[in-house]
Amino acid sequence: MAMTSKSGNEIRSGFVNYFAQRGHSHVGSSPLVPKADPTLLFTNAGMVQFKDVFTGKEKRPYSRAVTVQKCVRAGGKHNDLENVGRTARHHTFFEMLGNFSFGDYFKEQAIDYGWEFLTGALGLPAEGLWVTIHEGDAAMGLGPDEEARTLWRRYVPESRIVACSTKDNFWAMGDTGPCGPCSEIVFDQGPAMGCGRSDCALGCDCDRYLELWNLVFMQFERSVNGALTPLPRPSIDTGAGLERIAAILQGVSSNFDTDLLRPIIRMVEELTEKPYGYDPRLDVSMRVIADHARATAFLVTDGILPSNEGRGYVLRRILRRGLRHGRLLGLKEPFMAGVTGRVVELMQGAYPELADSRDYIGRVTLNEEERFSHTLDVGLRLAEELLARYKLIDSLTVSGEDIFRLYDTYGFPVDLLRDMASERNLGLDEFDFEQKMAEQRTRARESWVGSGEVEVPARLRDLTTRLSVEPLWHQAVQAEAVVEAILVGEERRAVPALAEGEAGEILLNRTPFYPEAGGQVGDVGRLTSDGTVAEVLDTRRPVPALVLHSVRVRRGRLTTGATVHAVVDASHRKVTAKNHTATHLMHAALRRVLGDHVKQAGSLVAPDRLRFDFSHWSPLADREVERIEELVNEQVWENRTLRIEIMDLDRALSTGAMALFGEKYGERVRVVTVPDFSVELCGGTHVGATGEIGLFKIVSQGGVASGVRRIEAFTGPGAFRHVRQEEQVLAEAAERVKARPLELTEKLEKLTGTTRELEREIQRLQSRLAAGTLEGLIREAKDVDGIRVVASVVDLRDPKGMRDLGDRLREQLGSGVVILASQAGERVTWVTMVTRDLTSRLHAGHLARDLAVLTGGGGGGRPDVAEAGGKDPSRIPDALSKLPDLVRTQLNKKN
RNA sequence: GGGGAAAUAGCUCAGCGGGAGAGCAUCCGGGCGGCAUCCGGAAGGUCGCGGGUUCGAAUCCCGCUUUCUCCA
Repeated sequence: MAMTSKSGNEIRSGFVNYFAQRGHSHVGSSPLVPKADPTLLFTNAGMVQFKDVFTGKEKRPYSRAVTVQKCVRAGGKHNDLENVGRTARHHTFFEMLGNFSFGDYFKEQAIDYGWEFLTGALGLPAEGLWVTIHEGDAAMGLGPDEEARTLWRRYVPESRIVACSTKDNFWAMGDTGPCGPCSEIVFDQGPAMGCGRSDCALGCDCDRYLELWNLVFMQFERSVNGALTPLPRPSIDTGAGLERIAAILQGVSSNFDTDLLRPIIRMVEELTEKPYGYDPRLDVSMRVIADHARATAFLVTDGILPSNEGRGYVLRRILRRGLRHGRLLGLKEPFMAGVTGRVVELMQGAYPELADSRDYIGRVTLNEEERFSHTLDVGLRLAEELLARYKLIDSLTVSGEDIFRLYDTYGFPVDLLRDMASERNLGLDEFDFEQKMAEQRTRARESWVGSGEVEVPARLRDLTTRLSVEPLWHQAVQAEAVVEAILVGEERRAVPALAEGEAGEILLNRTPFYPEAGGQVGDVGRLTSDGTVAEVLDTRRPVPALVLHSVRVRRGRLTTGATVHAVVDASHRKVTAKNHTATHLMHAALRRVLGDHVKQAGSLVAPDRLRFDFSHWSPLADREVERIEELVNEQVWENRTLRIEIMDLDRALSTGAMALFGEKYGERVRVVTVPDFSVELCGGTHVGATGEIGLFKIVSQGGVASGVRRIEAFTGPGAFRHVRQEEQVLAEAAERVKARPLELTEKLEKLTGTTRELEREIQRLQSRLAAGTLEGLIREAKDVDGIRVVASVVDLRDPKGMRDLGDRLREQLGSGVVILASQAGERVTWVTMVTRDLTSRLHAGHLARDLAVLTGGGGGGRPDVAEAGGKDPSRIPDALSKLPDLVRTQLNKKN
């Protein structure tokens, strides 16, 4: 069959259809942020969402699946960021086609499917295809994968089957766990596409042999000691990059020339009014922008915001790199937001979530563009100064330390600095700079602990295989239940019983206790059976099938197998529900007041308060906060009855229910509706009608991270207590200043006004007082070698007043020296002044220092004004008497 | 998670142990041919918060908060 050109969209849907027709469930792409996986920054392969399925931790209602998975490779192990744009194949964002078998079919069928899809459905020429198999590995005690070789020989001549080493053809999920040999299907593009070297062969770095599809045969389980044991039900994991396949089918030499990416480059051409394909340097920039715009659009859609940490930082780096290349192309105004818009247009068919967040992506991108241009402006100034200094001292090379400081502290791109330096005929000591970067990397790596997601402890995984829980928390607050297991300690050891006073975690066969989820804290309450009382302090659910009740036995003995009466603390549950429903109302209100870009970024629903993090750029204005409070309270006063329904996910989404990206939802979801106001997917507990909330009050508003704001609020009794407390403070404050609470502002204004008046009055009086003493002091001026010296102890305590007096004396004196001393408790303060005409001969600072030493202290200052202090007031007269000598000594030294 | 910076007038920033400043903006007065014009003057500050060192801290040290930035 002839190879036919196919669009990216056609290949994508063709792939899905092909496998769907062969019994595979079409599973949607999982978000780019993997859930509960501390090892990964981003989803970087199709199998990521099935990890737990492969290991048996999780069951799915199907045994074969097909996906088109959005993937990001940047940061972490696969760091291709610097290569993107320079090659035909590297991407930060790409789509991976994959078919999976979970203990269903194995090698034979995987190979058949792979071959048939490529040669049949896609029409790739069989004679252009090579395959690789695992050559075996003595260290692992494995021989060559003859099984795969035999199966392949049905399609491919022996000469085009190549055995490859473990490095390339053996796959493992981690140091332990499922693993197995792989087999790759490789497409030979012909010698014209190759490097032309005589030893060019499969595995060569050049573009001739393209790895198309990797089939992983998961057949072993690797234990801690490295031993491989065959899995009873081996699985299949395959992955093929959509962009590569599209490039081959569309007969283009680069992924960037496919209809998946070229339209984005076309937009860049329009923006820059420069053609693609003429200047290799510009081409790199255009490819970078196209790739990074895709990554940006998808990452932002999945809830990531540019920041200086973690995933957000990777996004920022991607975005800023794109922006840099925009500048290289001569784009001065923000442009990336527009390019991401193009990405949305192109991809929204396959990824509808893009369309929903189109404006949001644009705003986030624009915001980052503006921020980056500010960073650049500041950096440019610093860089100019730096280079000017180098020019001044005729240095030729900018030191690594300077480059590093500019980059590390101010985020100034090195390539930009390089350009600026070369314009001034300066070089960069890049070796030293790299050295410094390497040091920083080591430092950071040493303290790396994980991405923040917590892995499910192994002990609990085992339990899920034999235990499950019947959830009753939405129907009841109490129930009879059987204690299935009791776990104690960090390692969650199973014990037969807990004695009085002991603490542990209880698993019940059914429970009315709501486990912490969706930000709502777990229920508290008690478990009782005749003579035994155990207090439930918290309830959690580390894996869906297990609800752990943290208990402490208050009386009697709690044993495994016992039947207990489980009673939830209803009042705790009730106040928590108020906060949870209020959270929904606030979320809806925020979106009405601030806009649709508001998305939940974190939430805490406790019995005494609620805390809500959401994406928004600027601090909320007082008016906005008020408006949100009003909107929520209006809903409360309307006393709307909540509607809670279980429905299909698709239907829920089509009614416009708010879902959180990154949350794993089942096929059936719970939808909580406040009529005409809020619809959210939610598994939490809520009030029956909004009136129960009573009162909603926001108590604080602030930022958590760049682009994320936090609101804390109270409801019901808590809100009332808060209001009353504020009222009391207000009343007390009013009482203090003898005003009524409502007139407090006015009164305070008056008081501060009076204070200011009084302060001024004091100053006026002081200077008048000083003026009075002024003449006397001048009269008492002594003559020391022709220089008039005024010296006196004054009754002014603050140095400022003394300086003012000194200034007047100096003015009156015209030429001379002023020395003032004052005493406050056991402390001495000196102010010394020398008129300008004498500063070449006398230094006020030195006089101050000498006088201070005489009174047990130290001091100094400028030649014309200085201050000093001391701790021995009794020696002031003594010091003053020595003043003429001090002056003379200085005069003599200068002469 | 680890490192480097920053926080001073409404805004942009200088000052970096010894009298809190500049430019822009604001207000008042004057000049003027009403549109990027000048002159004079004024008002505006808990120098982020809290400790410490010092005779003395905006300035040095420590902690906290917020922001920027690099690395993971």
